[in-house]
Amino acid sequence: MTNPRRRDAAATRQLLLDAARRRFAEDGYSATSVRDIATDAGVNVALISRYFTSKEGLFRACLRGTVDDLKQSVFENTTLESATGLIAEKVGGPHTEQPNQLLLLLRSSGDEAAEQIRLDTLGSLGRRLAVAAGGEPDDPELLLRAQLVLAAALGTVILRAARLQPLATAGQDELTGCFQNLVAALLAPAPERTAAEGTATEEAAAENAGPEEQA
Amino acid sequence: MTNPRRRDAAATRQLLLDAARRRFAEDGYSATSVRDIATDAGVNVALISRYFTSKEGLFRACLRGTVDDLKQSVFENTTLESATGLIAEKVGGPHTEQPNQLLLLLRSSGDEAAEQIRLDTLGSLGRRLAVAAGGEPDDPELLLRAQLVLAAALGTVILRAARLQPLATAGQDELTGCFQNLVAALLAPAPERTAAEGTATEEAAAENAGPEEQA
DNA sequence: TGGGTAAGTCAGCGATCGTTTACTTAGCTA
DNA sequence: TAGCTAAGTAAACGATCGCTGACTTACCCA
Repeated sequence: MTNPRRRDAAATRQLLLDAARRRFAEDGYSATSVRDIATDAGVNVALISRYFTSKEGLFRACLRGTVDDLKQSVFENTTLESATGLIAEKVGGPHTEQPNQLLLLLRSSGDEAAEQIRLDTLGSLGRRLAVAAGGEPDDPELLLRAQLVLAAALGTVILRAARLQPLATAGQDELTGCFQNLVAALLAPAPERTAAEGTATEEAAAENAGPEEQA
Repeated sequence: MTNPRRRDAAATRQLLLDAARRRFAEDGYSATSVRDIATDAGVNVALISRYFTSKEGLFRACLRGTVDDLKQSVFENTTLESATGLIAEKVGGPHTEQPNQLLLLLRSSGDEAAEQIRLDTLGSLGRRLAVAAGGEPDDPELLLRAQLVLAAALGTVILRAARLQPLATAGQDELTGCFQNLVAALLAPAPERTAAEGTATEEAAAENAGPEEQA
């Protein structure tokens, strides 16, 4: 066997990150105590303050981790088809290891910095989806529909986490089919969906000028 | 002016319920303290224990209130068209008074009884939607798609609560158009939705033949 | 092989949590 | 109008929260 060092700061840090991501995603920020996390990680509580300054710092570190993973995946899926597959995978893929990390994007800590990361990431994902649909990322109507696809995906994650049957145990392939229909209906490249709307969307577009995604 | 009784148990109870519903929906269960609620309501903290036994009891009372409101609305909208309108209204309607009460259905208190109310309500809403679509409430594939519509609605509520632009400030009529497309794609009475995809969806339907949960 | 330092432990701080108890007071009725 | 009861108040309980500072110990290198 590999003789693991009994004292390894990087490994301990990672243990804390893993435990925290699970707890924060599953139970939420304020329902999770630092002692819960430390116990799960099999590590002393004081090390959270040492490695992450504070509980908020630990949460931000968790958030940065999932955001990085997510941006990496998004970067590799630029077409509408592969993006749809990515969504179905992230939503319905096997999460035997950890609870679905998309949940972390919906957990609020009350910390302003973390909140900003959350919002920036969600905004970036929407724009990516709009681009994948063949449109411009600042077309407000298209962006709205892209965010609705995002909302459907995140809502599905939540309901699955709530163990709502049969959605909770639906397979990834079933979800893929549904999301293909959903994406086709909302983001179809051919604009045939002029069913029934008629009001202005202009003023909503202007105030969405936040920082952009970086690799 | 009307001279309101300075001591009115029913009115005070309602003040607490209103303040609690707002706080629980906005900030979540564990991030809200009973002192927050009592202060918002302009009422002494001890009255929460008196009228609702505990913080959990207060949360259950809030949940029952929104569930009753919701079931009332659902009862009056049995067709797929009116149900779609109801969804758009609940999701995008003016929530100047209170934060969107659908949020409460997604807030977990850790209390088992409250969790059961939550799950039962979500399950019931899905079945209602499946029936409105002209199907049977125990058809697992249809129920899955109905729950996906539900997921889209709830996800939208969450992203609007997170103030994601332009979704957060989109008008009800814009949302109505989107949700009409979405419902048409997922719950179209005529099963023509096997068209748009090239991947197989058939074997996915086969393994989902087991009997589902009870009404 | 001994010493320096990073890694980890331990106990406890002050604050806040939900809840309870003893008390005061307003309002209806006899 | 006297008095009883329900409505509301004030204070504090024990538990738990996030966090800190002093301490111990394992590991690496000279």
